[in-house]
Amino acid sequence: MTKPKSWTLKSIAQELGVSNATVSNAFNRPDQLSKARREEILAACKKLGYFGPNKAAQSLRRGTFNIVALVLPDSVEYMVSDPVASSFMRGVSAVLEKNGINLLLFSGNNDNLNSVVDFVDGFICYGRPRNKQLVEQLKQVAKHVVTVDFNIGRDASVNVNNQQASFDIAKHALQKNDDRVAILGLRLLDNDVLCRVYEHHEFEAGQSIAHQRLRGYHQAISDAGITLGEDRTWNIPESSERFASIAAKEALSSTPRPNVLLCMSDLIALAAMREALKMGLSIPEDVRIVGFDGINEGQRFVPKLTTVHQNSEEKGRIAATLFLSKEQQTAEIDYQLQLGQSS
Amino acid sequence: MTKPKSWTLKSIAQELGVSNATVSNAFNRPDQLSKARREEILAACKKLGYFGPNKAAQSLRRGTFNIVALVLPDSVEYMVSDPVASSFMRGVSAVLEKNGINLLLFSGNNDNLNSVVDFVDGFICYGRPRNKQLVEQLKQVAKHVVTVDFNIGRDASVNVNNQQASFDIAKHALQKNDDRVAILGLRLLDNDVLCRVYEHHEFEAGQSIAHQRLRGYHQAISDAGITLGEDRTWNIPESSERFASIAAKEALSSTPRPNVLLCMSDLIALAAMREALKMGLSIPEDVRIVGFDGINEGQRFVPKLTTVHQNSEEKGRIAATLFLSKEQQTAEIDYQLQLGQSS
DNA sequence: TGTAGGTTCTTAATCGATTTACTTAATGGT
DNA sequence: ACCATTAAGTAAATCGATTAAGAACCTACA
Repeated sequence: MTKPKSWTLKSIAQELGVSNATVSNAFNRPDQLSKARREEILAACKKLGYFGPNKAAQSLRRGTFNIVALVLPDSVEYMVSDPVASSFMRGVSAVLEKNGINLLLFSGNNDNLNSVVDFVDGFICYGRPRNKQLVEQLKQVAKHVVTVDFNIGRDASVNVNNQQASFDIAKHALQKNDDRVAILGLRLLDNDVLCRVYEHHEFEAGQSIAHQRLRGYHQAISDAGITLGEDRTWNIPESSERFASIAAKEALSSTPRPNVLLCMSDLIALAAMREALKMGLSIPEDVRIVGFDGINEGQRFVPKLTTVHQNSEEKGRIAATLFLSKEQQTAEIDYQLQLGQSS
Repeated sequence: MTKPKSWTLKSIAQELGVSNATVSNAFNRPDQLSKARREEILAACKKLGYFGPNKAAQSLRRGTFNIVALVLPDSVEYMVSDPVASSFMRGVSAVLEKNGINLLLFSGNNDNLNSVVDFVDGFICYGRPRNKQLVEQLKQVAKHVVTVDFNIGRDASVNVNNQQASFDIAKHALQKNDDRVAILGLRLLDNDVLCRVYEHHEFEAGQSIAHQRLRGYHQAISDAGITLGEDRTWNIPESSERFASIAAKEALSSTPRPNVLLCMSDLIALAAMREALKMGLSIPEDVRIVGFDGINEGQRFVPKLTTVHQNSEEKGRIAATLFLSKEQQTAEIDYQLQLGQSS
């Protein structure tokens, strides 16, 4: 037989004068053939340069792929730039790597899961993806999915107790019952609009992270005996410096000028601090500011940011482990208040 | 016909009473059937919930995957932590995303390409992977590969003009023709040994990055009218602080004590600066030190490091573009001298 | 009317494997 | 010597698609 440029199970079997099945078994099911035969076959394959069954064909047949897709909230670009997201990814990859599973990056901007759904064992979805359609598709077509920091009512999810954490940080920030509070919210609304919200009854029932956090804030505020004005909430559509600065400036110039700013992310809090300092306010004397996330930059800033710290890498590890276990459950991860000089 | 839980091309075809091929053509080759038939089929598929041909099967048949593997120099963990590497990844992903191609992360620690080679259209390999076997495997089994910052003599590669850049930075460092120069080289030798090199004729012909840089240094040195002693070169097997410190200490204690240290990476240069300061030398008065890479830490160090800066994101974009074009060529990317106070 | 060409659709081979059901031979217990 | 097991290996269906080759029909032009 002439040697083909690249071997297949079939051509190898022909060459060795055994059946397809026997070669396949040599690689996958040692108990199905004699030890001698098996070693003979494996040795021959090595010599001929056949490196084992083609994985794509194998996967088609078996329906498993050893690949999991990490669905990002936004572009890959964004993911790599964001320190919190990066450490999450580090946690995920550490666990997967140990289990010999490959990681496929899937942008949250992408508009159909279809291009990968037939290629992967499932999805780990980090935060609500920017493209809304993806959520629906995940619900419908994903074989298996673990969501992180949000919920689609399927399989497993990993969350921090947002409401409790927000309650804690807000409680820490509030000191007197005549405090004037404003809230800089992240993605409170579905549409991508930067705005001041005058009406927020419906938020009380929402299940998104933002709504959970909002409830925590509200609870702490009312516990402190404060009444939150109807117009004290801003919605920021994405955690970017630009949007955050605008909202912060607005909030800090509003009447009555807030002396407590509850921010739903550290990036927002940092932008707010910069604006406040720029306006000549001192922190925390004139305005106390707290964030959420615990990114490094917050700890380097002067004054140091008071915030809720989550161990993102641990979160990644838990998400990956949960994925591999295929269990259906919701894991809750720890958080700590990280006290700085900003409140 | 009873509705199956998930449709396949075949079951759809049966349901609609047309052949396999016709359904396939409806999705892939509009010119092969009448417009009416096509629209009828697509509409029916939509209604029944068939989202198009299974990608895994399609890929097996076609031999293309719309996935490229990014081979990392080390673990995914490392990649995400390293700012230079992250921005490279950003560049790569931006281009691929625009072309609807997915990115698979492949750890440089992994020991066989085999687990993914059948799943991807090819590889972009960022730096020499930690696991040596991968290089051999890339040469042998990869359908298509673009290497970055190193060369395996296959397909395409992206490099900075190492020789020219090294020439420039060395020229900048050298001031008088009685300068005493030493070179801290990175991976000049194939074996992983930390050593002082007494004999380096063969280096002049080498094609590795290290050899290219070495030639640049040599040229600048001889242009300056200096004769480089045969024993003025150290080989450091990997860009780690520990090895670099040892070599730096050795070099700085050698006779005659060098007053110019040409380092092949910023990490090495930083380690050398720390050692020099520890020995009570002042920089640049007693010893001028230059690096290569342009990492952030070098810009924060006091004194600020003089080095060669490369635009990593651009490098990523070029690598991805080159990959997609399938051309066989070597792209050269820009660099700039970044002048600090260390020289 | 015969034939050449063009549409439209189908048949069947193929991509590279896994796995169930089956054949055959060998073993062992009584 | 007989029957029941077990071991070793094979044939063929299957995973879900693509595509070359060809059939059936229609048009048109000499």
